[in-house]
Amino acid sequence: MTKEKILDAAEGIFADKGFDGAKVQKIADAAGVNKAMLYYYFKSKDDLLMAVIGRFIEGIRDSIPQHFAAAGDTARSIETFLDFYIGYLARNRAFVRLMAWELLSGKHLDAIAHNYIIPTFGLMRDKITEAISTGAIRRVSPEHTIFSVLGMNIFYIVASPLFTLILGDDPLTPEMIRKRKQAVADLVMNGLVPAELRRSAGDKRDS
Amino acid sequence: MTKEKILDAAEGIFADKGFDGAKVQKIADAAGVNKAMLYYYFKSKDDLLMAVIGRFIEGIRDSIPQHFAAAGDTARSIETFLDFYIGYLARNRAFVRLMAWELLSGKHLDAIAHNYIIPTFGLMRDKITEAISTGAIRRVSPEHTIFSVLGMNIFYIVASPLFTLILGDDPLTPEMIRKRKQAVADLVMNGLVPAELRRSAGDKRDS
DNA sequence: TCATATTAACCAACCGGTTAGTTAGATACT
DNA sequence: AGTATCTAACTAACCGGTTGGTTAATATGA
Repeated sequence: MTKEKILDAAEGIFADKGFDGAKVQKIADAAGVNKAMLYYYFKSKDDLLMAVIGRFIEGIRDSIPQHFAAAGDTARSIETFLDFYIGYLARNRAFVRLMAWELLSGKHLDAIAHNYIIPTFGLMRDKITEAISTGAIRRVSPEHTIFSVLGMNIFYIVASPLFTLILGDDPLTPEMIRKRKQAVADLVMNGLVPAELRRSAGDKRDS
Repeated sequence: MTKEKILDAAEGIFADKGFDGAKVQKIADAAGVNKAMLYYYFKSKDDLLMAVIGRFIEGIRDSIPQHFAAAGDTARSIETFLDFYIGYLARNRAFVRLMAWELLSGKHLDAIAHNYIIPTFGLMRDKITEAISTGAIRRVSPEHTIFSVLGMNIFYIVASPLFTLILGDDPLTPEMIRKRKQAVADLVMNGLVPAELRRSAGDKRDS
C-alpha cells in the first residue's frame, strides 16, 4: 500500500517536473509518507523513476498487440489503430510526459527502448510492411511513417498547453480528442492510401 | 565577448540538460569564466535562460516570413516550406531542444509563445487558409495540420537518439535529413492535395 | 520473538546567489 | 605630462538553504 502510494505520487511529480525538477521530499509529502520510506522500498531516486516507468510499461505492453490485430484488411486496421492511438495517449498523459522527459535527457533511454519502444516499433513496422506488400497502402518508408505518426500524436499531448495558449480551447477534452483523431487519420490515410484505390491514378514521387 | 561566451555555453548546457539539470557552475566552467560573471551580466539563472532563448528568437524571427513568401501557387509554396523546415530545425537543434524542455516544464511558455510561436503560427495558418480558399489543398483544419507538421518535424529532431537506437543510423546526417524531408513532404502533400488535382475523385470524410 | 514497516534526526555535498575586494584601463584635473 | 579618480570587468571565498541519501531507534503484528 505504502509502496503504491509512493509510486502514484512519484508518477505525478516526475511527469510534471522531470527527474531533476522532482524533489524527493515533495514526492514523500505527496504520498503522505516519511521520506525515508522511499529509500526503504527503492534504492535511489533513479531507481524510483525506473519503477514508475516499469509499472507503466508492464500495464501497457500486453494491451498493445491487440490493437494491431483488428479487423480484416490492413489499411482499415491501420486506420483503426490511428483512431485508438491518440485516445490512448490522452488517457496516459503522465506516461507520455515521462517518456518525453526521458527522450530529452536520454538518461534511461536504452532500458526503455529495449523494454518497450523497440518491440512496439517492430509491431508497427510489420503491420505497415504487410499493408505495403498487399498493396493496401503506398510504398512509403515504414520507419518514417511511424515516426511521423508518433510525432503527430505525442506532440499534440505534450504541446497541449501551447494549444490552449494559442487557441483558447483545452485540447484534451473528449471532443477535442475526437477532432484530433479525425484530423490525424484523415491526413495520414490520404497520404497512405494509393491513389488507385481512391478511384484515381498517377503519383510521380519516388519512395 | 565574455557575455557571448556565457551565452554560448549556457545554450549548449541548457539544451542538453534542461533548466533544472543545468548547473550554474558547469555553465561557468564551459564558458571558461568565473561563476560570479554570470551574475554580473544576468540577474539570475532564469534570466540567463531567457537571454539564450531571446537571442535565438531574435536571430530567427525575421528569416521566417521569407520562407512563406515563396513561389507562385500556394500548394507549391507549402511544399517548399516543408522542404525547408526540417533542415532548418536540424540546423538549430539546440533551439528545438530548448523549446521542448520549456514545453514540458511550461515555466516560460507564455513569454515564448507571445514572442515567437503565436506569430509564426499565424503565418502558417494564413498560408493554409489561403491555399484552401484557392482550392489548392483540401478543406483540412489549419490548426491540426500545423500541429501535425510541427509534431512530425520536432519529434524527429528530439527523438533522434531513439532513431539511432532503433535503426543504427544517425538520423541527423545530411542524407538522412534529405530522406526525412522527402518522407514528410510526401505524406503531408498526398494528404493535402485534393484528389481531383491528382486525376482522381471521391473522398468521403468530413472536415 | 522475529521480521517487516516506519520515523525523527542527521549528514555531507551541492546549489544558486552574494560579497568584499582586485585589476587594468579610460577620464579628468593640475 | 603626471597623477588622482573613476569604472567596467573580474575573482576567491563565502553563505544560507536544499538535496539525495543514511541511520539508529522504535512500532507493529504474526
